[in-house]
Amino acid sequence: MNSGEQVDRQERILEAALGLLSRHGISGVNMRAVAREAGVALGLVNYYYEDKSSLIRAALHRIDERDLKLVAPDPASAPDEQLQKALRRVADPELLTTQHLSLRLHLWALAQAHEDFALINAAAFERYLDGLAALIGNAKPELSGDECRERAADIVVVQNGMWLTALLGVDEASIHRSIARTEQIAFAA
Amino acid sequence: MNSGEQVDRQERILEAALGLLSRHGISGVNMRAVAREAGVALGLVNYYYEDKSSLIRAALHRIDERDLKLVAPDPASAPDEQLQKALRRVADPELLTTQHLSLRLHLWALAQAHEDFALINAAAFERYLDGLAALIGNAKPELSGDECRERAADIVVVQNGMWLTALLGVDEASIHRSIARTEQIAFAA
DNA sequence: GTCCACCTTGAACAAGTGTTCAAGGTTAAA
DNA sequence: TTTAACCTTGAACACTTGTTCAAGGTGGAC
Repeated sequence: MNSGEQVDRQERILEAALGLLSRHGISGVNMRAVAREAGVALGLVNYYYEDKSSLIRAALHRIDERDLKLVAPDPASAPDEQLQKALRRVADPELLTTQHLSLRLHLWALAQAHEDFALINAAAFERYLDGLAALIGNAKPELSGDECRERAADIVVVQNGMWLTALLGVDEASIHRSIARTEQIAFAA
Repeated sequence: MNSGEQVDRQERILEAALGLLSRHGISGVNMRAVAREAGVALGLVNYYYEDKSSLIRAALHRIDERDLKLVAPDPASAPDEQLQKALRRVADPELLTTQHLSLRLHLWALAQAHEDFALINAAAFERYLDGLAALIGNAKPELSGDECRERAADIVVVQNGMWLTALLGVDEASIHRSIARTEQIAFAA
């Protein structure tokens, strides 16, 4: 344990898996490549992650966490400011990177192919929807819970579209118009 | 050559690859599984498709073709009817099946991971955008070409979101509200 | 120092991968 | 029937994969 770069090899292994997944897809994530990318021996990957599927499950959880932060309540701001920030965060340069979008895409694809990943993904999706609906509810207290969820669902459709389309390289202007559209849905009278 | 089921083994191989891809993702598409699914010998897959990647490229082209048909001009209808039909076709039960959506998703993921697939995909995306813009131009001749493409881009964002979100199992009502949103964008004054 | 629990290594194994190819089958024209 | 072009087969190949495991390292408690 010295330079600070060396520590927490488990974290580096997970990070390596995330990097490989985003760059080369699931077929690029094999134990040897992960070990190489993390700079550790092959056996260590199986030491920290019992299975290959445990490793991928950990990656999935990591991404789901990151996405959930987008709709986390922020006590420092007023309700409608919170909602607006949350909606605009989706186009943050930090999140709209190929790395993150690509990860999301590959994880969606994985969830389509494997039941257990699908369950994790669906649960995270549900929590995201709840978080967004709650933000809407705070910003517009006159709406019923069902109306909030309805708007949240509609917004998520557009947001998912933005994420996906950003990957395909559609122009930035269209992304910003879509952001405006989500705000319109959220704040509609 | 007899029963009609037996013929065109090349087509059956491609169909088998598509089925496997949609159900199990790219890691489920291996030459042996494709051969088994198609009911042919292993060697025949490599006879008709030089490579595994040729096979996948063929699958990609097949799906791109299918999507392009959505915005194909239909001389039998009036321009704005054509546009409306095209926009509503996206939620057709035939297309909104898990099989087709799942295929699209896996192909997007593949395109993210492999440069050559990305090029094919990007070209098809461009053609889809052009097709949609043309339909809009016909229905609303007062719009400039740039305005048409702008609306087409915005619509595609929502459509991609619908496709993706439909896979995650969001409620059907939200899908239909999103369809309405695309019509609103298209026909806005 | 001695211990002990933990971390780290890479060789080894069995199973699966894409691809090749010699062998044989089928079809229709000559 | 002979011929030739095409189709179809599955064994065999070299290579990659996930997983296991004996061996050794490390750091702190005693």
